[in-house]
Amino acid sequence: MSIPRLLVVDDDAEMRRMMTEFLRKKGFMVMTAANRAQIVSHLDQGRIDLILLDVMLGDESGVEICAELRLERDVPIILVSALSADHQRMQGYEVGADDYIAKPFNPDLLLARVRAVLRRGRRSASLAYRRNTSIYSFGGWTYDGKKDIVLAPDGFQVALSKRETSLLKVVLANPHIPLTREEIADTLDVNHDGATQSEAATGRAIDVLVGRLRSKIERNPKEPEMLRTERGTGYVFAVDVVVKDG
Amino acid sequence: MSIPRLLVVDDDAEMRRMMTEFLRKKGFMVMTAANRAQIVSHLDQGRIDLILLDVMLGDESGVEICAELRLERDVPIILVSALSADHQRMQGYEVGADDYIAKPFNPDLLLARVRAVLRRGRRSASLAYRRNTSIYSFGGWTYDGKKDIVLAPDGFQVALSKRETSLLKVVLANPHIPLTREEIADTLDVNHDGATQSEAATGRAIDVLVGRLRSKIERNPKEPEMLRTERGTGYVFAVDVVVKDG
DNA sequence: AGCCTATCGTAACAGCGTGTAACAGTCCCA
DNA sequence: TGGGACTGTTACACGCTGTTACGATAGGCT
Repeated sequence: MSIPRLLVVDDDAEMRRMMTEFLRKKGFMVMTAANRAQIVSHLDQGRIDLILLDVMLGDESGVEICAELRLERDVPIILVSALSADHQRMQGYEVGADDYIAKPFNPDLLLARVRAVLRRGRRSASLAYRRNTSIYSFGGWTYDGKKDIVLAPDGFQVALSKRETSLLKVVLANPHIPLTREEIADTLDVNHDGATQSEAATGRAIDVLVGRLRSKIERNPKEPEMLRTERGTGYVFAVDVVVKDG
Repeated sequence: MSIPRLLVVDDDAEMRRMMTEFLRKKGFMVMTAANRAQIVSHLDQGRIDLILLDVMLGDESGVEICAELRLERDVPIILVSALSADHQRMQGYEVGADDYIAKPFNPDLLLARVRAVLRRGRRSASLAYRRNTSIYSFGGWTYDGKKDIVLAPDGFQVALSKRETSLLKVVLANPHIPLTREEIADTLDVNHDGATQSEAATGRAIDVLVGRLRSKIERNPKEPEMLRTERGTGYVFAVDVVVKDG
């Protein structure tokens, strides 16, 4: 991949300047836009690898723009906003943003997010970042991404918590691939909780979460057949997954 | 996954030789290249799982080559360089390298990085990740690589630990061939790349491991019929093995 | 044959990674 | 505002793995 091309969108010129300067120093190629028309213009002109989009764009809603862009093109988007309320955050994700960061932000954090999103895009590692309405079948089970429900082989619905569902989505998106706890935690965090702490995946949260999911979807949780432990590494979803796009 | 294929790129022949020798000992298949043309040639000829690319390639810039390779193909790259300044490192990342290591490097560190990148790389599913799904039959016993289980002649399943299973796979792959402890240890480590195992199998780990496996699969562990000791050399799997590809 | 030494087998132990029950904090909703 | 669902933390138990130590043994040597 050559130098990544970023598009910084903000109606505040000073903010544009600061972000641009910082990101250029870090080696990215940075373009700017102040409104919807300029965004479209840039997208038409040439490749853009990632958009950093301010949520408040004058009287336009960045969230709406985000949704529209998503519909038309497959450009990764990081939403930037001064509003850090959870409510706002959620809105961003539902609209299809790949990540969310609150102003004022720590430059290093921004950098980390940018790289993470770019890297993800390159690998198309995870479905979990897009709202997806696909239906997954695995070992008799079904996960319906549209209704967000899980059906056991016998057809009965199993109630998973939000976090358990997220974990399931992550492993469904990466069958047969060993995932470290850190990878899982990062993905889960970005998925749901744009919370600013990307570090400090301190304890055994993932272990416990895995245990809880196992207790609901494994026939014999003591000897997992699907979500297996890869000692010294992490976990693997060791079952074939069939995805039916919805 | 079959044996990973690495491409070592360095214009210094001595450095190529050292790295190649070390990595081959660790069980990788290693090819070498000294310039851009040779890299391309190797990439065209066959599958390459990972490139170890020197940053200073005579008068060419490894960084540039890295960027170009990234554009055209999705080969993981580890940049190797004598320049350890942070600035340089950053450049490497932004250009798309998967990791960066400074010369002179600790061999174990190199190994750890290589394994980490290979493990990560597997998630670009198009590539060579393939489970070993063969079924091995030996002296009435069965090892099912698909389900990763071992069946005794009486049909009952025998529980082997992960390490014991690995050892079994190694000797099954080399029936009637005397294996030294070092060969076994190296192969075991490569098999489970991703785990940053400690190197330099100091002690008698293999002996003990062999003993444990024997206690589970030999009729009379005191007088092994299958996994025999080759005094002064190592161990031999002295039974015919029939492999049925799956 | 008898001795000597390198080599091997393995029990015992220690360290680490993982499973999980119990607890505590948070969020949400009536 | 209280209660229940959800989630992370902690602590303990346990299995896996490598190390160590000691005894057994093979094979060479005199």
